Amino acid sequence: MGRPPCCDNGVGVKKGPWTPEEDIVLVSYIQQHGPGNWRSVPENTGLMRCSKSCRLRWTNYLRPGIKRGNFTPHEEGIIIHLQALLGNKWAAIASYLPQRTDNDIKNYWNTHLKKKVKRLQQPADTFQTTPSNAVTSPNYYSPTSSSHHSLQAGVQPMNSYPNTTCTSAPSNNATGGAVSNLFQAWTRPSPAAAANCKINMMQEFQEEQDAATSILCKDQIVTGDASKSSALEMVVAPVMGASTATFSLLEDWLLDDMPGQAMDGLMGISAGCCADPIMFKRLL
DNA sequence: AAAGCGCCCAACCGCATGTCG
DNA sequence: TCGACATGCGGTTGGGCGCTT
Repeated sequence: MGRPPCCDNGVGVKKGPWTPEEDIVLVSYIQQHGPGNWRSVPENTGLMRCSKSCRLRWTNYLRPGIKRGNFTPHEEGIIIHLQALLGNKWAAIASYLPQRTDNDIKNYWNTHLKKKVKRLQQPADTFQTTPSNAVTSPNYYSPTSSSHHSLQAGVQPMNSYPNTTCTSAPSNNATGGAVSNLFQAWTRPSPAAAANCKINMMQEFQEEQDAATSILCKDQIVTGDASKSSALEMVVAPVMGASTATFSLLEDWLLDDMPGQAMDGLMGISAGCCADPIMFKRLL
């Protein structure tokens, strides 16, 4: 099975970092035609990139709504626990963090969380230095923990870009204002869109406060308990073969305002899952 | 000041999966 | 049903950058 790389026959196909000019060309094209049909993108834009590279650049970097910068403890918690449940199914995990790309999550896991988990999987006596009340202490789940690195310089919070509407501006770099302006033009819009934007900003603010009460699943905002359950089961249940009841507890813990609330319930089901709630909570 | 080292992350590679004729 | 093609996904790489010595 498999097939040769799409760029095998590409003579003169450019590789390496994207330039601001290329970003602008790609964003402009997608503005007009929408994402998809990636094969035609290099052909129609003149970009000397393979279709795969264009798709990746869009999905991992240029796509509107991508949140960059540090991961919140709540996001960390979701990643760690879902990784324990699902394994390295980054796309599935990313569906619970719609503002993060699977690549970002994968990188964050490989560079931060994997070490953290490994460290805590050392023999039990390693934990003896941890205060016995640490697990239950409210301060233990702290945004100011050492693992929570500070915002990178120059990376502004999503909502702080002036004159933008509902998308985050591309965060770093060289691409700078030009692409940002394109996004503004694209997303500056109808009153209805402005209303949606306000909703999104409120949601983002909530997430920043670790109080996310809604999730995005498959590009749709899913609200309400029933939909939450469906969304979670869609990803988790087929993999784990677990009952709805089991995952409703996880769901409470992962998605509700108080990350520790359902922990007692999880204690009772840990044997059926590969994740250990106690150890997991130590991470936080 | 500069060399060495390690970390981070954007991007690439190759395989898996989906779709269509 | 089969093969070709398009897209998705996860593992890996390597350049840039910051920190340490």
